[in-house]
Amino acid sequence: MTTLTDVTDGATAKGEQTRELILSTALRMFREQGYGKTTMRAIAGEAGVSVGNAYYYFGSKEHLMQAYYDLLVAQHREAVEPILQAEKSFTARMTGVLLAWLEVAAPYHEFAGTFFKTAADPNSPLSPFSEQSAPAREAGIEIFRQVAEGSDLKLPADLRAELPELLWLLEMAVVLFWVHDKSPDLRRTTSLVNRAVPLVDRLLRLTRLPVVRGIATDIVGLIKAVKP
Amino acid sequence: MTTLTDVTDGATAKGEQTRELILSTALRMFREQGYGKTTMRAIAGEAGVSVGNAYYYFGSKEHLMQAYYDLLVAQHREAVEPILQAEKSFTARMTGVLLAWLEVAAPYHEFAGTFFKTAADPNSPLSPFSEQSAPAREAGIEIFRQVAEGSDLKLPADLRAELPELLWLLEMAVVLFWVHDKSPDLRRTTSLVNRAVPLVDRLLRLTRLPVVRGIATDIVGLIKAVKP
DNA sequence: GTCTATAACACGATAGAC
DNA sequence: GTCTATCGTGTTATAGAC
Repeated sequence: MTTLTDVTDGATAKGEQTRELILSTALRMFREQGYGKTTMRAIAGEAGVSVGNAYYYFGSKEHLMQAYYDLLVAQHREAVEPILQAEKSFTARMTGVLLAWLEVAAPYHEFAGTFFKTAADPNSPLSPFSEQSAPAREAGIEIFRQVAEGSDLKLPADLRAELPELLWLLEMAVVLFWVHDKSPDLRRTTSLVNRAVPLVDRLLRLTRLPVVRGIATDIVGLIKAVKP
Repeated sequence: MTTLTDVTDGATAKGEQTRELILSTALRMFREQGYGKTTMRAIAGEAGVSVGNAYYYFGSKEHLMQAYYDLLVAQHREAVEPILQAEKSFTARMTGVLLAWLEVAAPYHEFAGTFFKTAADPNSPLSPFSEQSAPAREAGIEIFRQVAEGSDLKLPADLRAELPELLWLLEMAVVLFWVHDKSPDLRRTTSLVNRAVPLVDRLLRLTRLPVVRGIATDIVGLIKAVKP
C-alpha cells in the first residue's frame, strides 16, 4: 500500500521543481499580460518546457488558475491570523478579514474575472460550490467560524451555527462585487466592506428583538431546508 | 440621410428569415447536445448555410447565446403579464414572477451553466452588469418596479425607490442558485422561491418598526453610495 | 446587401514515441 | 517526464456570385 507522502520525495523532486517553474511562469505572465493573452505555448516557451509537459502537470489552462487560487487562499489565511489575535469586536474582525482578502488579491484583480468566470460554471470542478472544492470551501468557512467565535457577538444557537457559512457567502458576494469593480484603487469595494460590515453587525444584534428573531429563525430554517 | 426603419423592410426580409433560421437551429442544437459540443460548423451545416453566413449575422458563438437570452427575457415578460394583472399581494406577484422565470428557462437548464459562465465574466458584454446589457437590465428592473407598485406594500420613500433594483438582484441570486441546482425537477430552487419571498415580504413590512427602519435607511444609503 | 465555398490561423488540448 | 506532431475548434480572410 502506498502512502500519500510517497509522491513528494525521491524521484519526483525534479518533477516538483518543473511544476513550480511552470506555475510561477504562468502566474507572472497572467499578471503581466492578462489571462486571455497568455497562451499555453507562450507559458511553455517562457518556462523552457514543451506544451505537452505543461499539460502533464496541469490538466488545463484553468487548472493553472486554480493553483493560483490555492496560493491566494494560503496567503489570506496567513494575513488573517494577526487580525484574529488582536481584534475582539465582530465588526473589526470581519472587516479586517475581508479587507485582508482585497489586499492579498489586489495584484490579480485585472484577470480575476477570468477565474470567476469558471467559478460560475456549475459543471466546473473549480466552482466554489462544487464537490471538488469542498475542502477549500470548508477551510474558508472555518475562518469565519473563528471570526464569529472569538468575537463579542451573542446570538441564538441556531443562527450561530449557520453564521460561518453565511459570512462565507457574504465574502463570495464581496468577491463578486470586487471582480466587477472598475473604480480606481478599488474604492467602491473597500467602501462597501467598511460600511456593510457594521450594518451586518447591527442586523445580527437586532435578533434580540422577538419579532426580528422570529424572522431570523425562519431564515435559518429556509437555508437548512434548501441546502443540498 | 437614411432612417433606421430602412433596414427592416424590403430587401432585408429574407435576411431576417435566414437570421431566424440560424438562431433557431443553434438553440435546438445547444439544447440537444449542449453548448460545448455544438460547433459553428455544425450549426451552419444543419441550417444549410455557410459558416461565413452564420458569422455575417452573429459576430461570435456567444452572440448566439445572447440572442437566446433576449428571447428568454421576452418570453418571461409575456408570461408575467397575466400574473401582474391578477395578483395584488406582493408575495403572490413576486413569487409568480420568479416561478415564471424558472418555467420559461427550464428547457435550457442543462446548458444554462455555460451561458452564465460567460455572463459572470465582468469583461464580457454578456454580463448582466455590463454597459451593453444596460437596456436588458433596465427592462428586467422595470418588471420588478411593476411588481412593487401594483402590490399592497407600503414602504418608506427611499426604500421604495431602490426596491426594484434590489428585487432584480434577488432574481440574479435565484438564477445563480438555479444554475447550480441539480435536484430533480429543480425542486430546491422552487422551494427556495416559495419560502424566501414571504420572508422578504415580512422583512420589508418590518421597516415600520423604528429600529428596523433605521437600519433599512442605512442599507439604502450604502447601496446608493456604492453604486457606480 | 446577402450569401457561398474554401482556405488559413491561433489556440487549447491530446496521442504516442522516447 | 518529456518531447514532437497533430487534432478540433472558434474565428478570420479571400474571392467571388446573385
